[in-house]
Amino acid sequence: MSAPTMQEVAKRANVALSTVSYALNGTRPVSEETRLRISRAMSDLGYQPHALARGLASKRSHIIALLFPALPRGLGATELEFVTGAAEAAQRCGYHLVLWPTEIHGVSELQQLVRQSLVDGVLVMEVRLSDDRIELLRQIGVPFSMIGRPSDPADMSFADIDFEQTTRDAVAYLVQLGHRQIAFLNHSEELFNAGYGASVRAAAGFEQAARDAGLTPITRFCGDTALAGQEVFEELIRAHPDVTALASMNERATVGVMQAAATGGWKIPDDLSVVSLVSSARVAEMTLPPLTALTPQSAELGRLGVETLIGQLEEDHIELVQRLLPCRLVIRGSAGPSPDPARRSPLTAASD
Amino acid sequence: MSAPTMQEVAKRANVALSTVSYALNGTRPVSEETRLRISRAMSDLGYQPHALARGLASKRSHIIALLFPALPRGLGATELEFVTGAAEAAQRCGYHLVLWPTEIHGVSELQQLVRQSLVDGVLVMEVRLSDDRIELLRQIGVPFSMIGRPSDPADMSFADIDFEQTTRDAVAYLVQLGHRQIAFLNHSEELFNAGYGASVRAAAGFEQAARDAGLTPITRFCGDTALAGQEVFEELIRAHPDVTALASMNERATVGVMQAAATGGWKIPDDLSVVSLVSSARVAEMTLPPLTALTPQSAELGRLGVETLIGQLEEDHIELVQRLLPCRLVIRGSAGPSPDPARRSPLTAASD
DNA sequence: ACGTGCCGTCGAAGCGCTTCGACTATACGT
DNA sequence: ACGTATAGTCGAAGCGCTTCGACGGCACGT
Repeated sequence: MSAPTMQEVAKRANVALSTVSYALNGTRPVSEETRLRISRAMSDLGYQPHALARGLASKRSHIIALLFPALPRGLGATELEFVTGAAEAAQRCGYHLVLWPTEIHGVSELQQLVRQSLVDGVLVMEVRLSDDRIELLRQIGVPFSMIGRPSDPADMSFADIDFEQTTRDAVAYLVQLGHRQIAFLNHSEELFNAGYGASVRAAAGFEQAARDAGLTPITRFCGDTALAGQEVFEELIRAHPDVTALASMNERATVGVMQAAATGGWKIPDDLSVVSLVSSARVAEMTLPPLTALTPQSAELGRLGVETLIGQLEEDHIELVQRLLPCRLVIRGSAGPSPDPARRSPLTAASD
Repeated sequence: MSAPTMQEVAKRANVALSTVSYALNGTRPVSEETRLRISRAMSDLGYQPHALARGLASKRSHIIALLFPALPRGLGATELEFVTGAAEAAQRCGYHLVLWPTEIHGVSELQQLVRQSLVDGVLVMEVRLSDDRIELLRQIGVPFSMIGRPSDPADMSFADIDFEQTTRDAVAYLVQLGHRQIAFLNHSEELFNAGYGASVRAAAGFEQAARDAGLTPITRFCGDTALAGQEVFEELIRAHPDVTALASMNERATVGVMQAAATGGWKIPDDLSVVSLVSSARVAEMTLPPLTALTPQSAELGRLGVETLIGQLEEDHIELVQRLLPCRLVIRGSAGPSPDPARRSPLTAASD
């Protein structure tokens, strides 16, 4: 009734326990004939190696941990895709993926986790520019890789979205549509200051791209709510009435902008173009009009993270993998040719 | 440098290896004094028990698996919350949660995974009315619990959304606003026929609730896309011009409905009320106007699922836990008093 | 005084696997 | 003929823990 052991397989195949192990792992040569006997015995018994025992003896559990931040307002469709992609990749590689919710600064929990020697390595999500967890992992010497990266990822492996490229692409697209006054809508200043990579890198990318295109960058921080989006947008248009396009990193705020624009009598994209940065299809398709967006390859990122980590675990010559994945531009309905801002009807302030 | 073992702790505390174990697990009485010596030794060395060794010896790995469907179009914010809730609950209970992406019918993979005796139990997500995985788990005799439930969950533990109640609440709310012609927008007929519990139970709940309220239920299947939503909506209004309210199970389609309504010149909620069923805040806040919705307590559901499972693992008298959680009505802007359908301007068909 | 408990502790036997050293048999060069 | 590799196999020693049986005390009852 209980699961068959390697011993039973050995007996049934008339070989020593160790020979079964060699046949299973290819650790030492085994003759074709006995290999056959063994594998027949295994399938007769429906044998599956006992993961814990294997792990204990070999010191490789074939389990990796996915560290993900516990309760940011943040986790959305993009993150789900990471996780799914990572889980599938792990499974394909014969690994198990355990989910480990941690606060960014929850270093002691991390330490506990790692010390249990349950996991061979760790995949860290949502890495901040300066991230305690990374420091700790290096110190302990646990193999790890990241989705995202700290400010100086010198000798560490990571896979991340190419935020610089993404903003550059957005600006290029808008410029090509004739826009000359483009505003950038970021997350909140708090997140930016907390060293949230997406926020910081995209901002820098935008500044650079705008300058390179000969434009004056206009940027705004904004809380991650529709309401904040409305308010910031109204302030923005008041301060820069000639803005014709918006590149936004902040999905929730984007919705607010669109609401404010609609309430104020503006049509998108006729009166204002909006491009949503690092935005999943799931979200981009929900608005009216649907958002032209730069969509991250999230599942791919998760996959890469896992494969990089497992590579580190299995190869002996550890090679550094640092990959930046661009987002893909998906054109929907929210961006169009630049209007003449002068001809545009004034935004009628929304009354509460 | 490598992690300290129980043996080293024992030596340092001048006791036998087994005594340390007893002190750690409370398996047998240990005098206050030695307990102290031991715990000091442990913290001196920074000892953490080795999870694999513990699991191998005790036959309880303290790992549970979360089975989640690999690639339905479906996984959204709600599912992410499940997962997060489950992961946190597991952690709080001292368990690890491993993610197992599996196809609903991928029974052989499941078997392989379980046979590895890596996990003490399994939490199954997205259970279908008739679900191969459940059958298998019962057969093998692995402890499991479910988020969702099959058609006859007789003696199995589960936590699920109370779809019947949810639709009843939606109908009651709309009726109270004066609506008498209420349509129900379901997922696709394929999903319904595949025994997707949410779809089947909500449909039944709606029929019942409508009849109980003295209304004639009007229902439509609809693909999970905005486009399908538009088309179904236009057909619906043509067939039932007096419909004034819509209760929708299908978020993507809901967006399509709102787009079609807007394009056709209808205002929501003035010309049409929309209530979104089993819809996360994340999504409901994205539309214009934001959706009045019945929001599932997803994290709670995940937590319950995990706790139920762990209860089964740790108690000796196994008690059956079957919980139905109602959704909570969150009033936003998409539902209002019933208009007079006769006074409503005709829907101008959208041209492509 | 002497059993009879129970408390607190110890040593040893596993849990199911990997891996090391050793051994046999065959194949090779010289 | 001899050493010497190499393929193929075996037995045994762990990996770090739990758990069982045993045993020396000390407090009881009588």
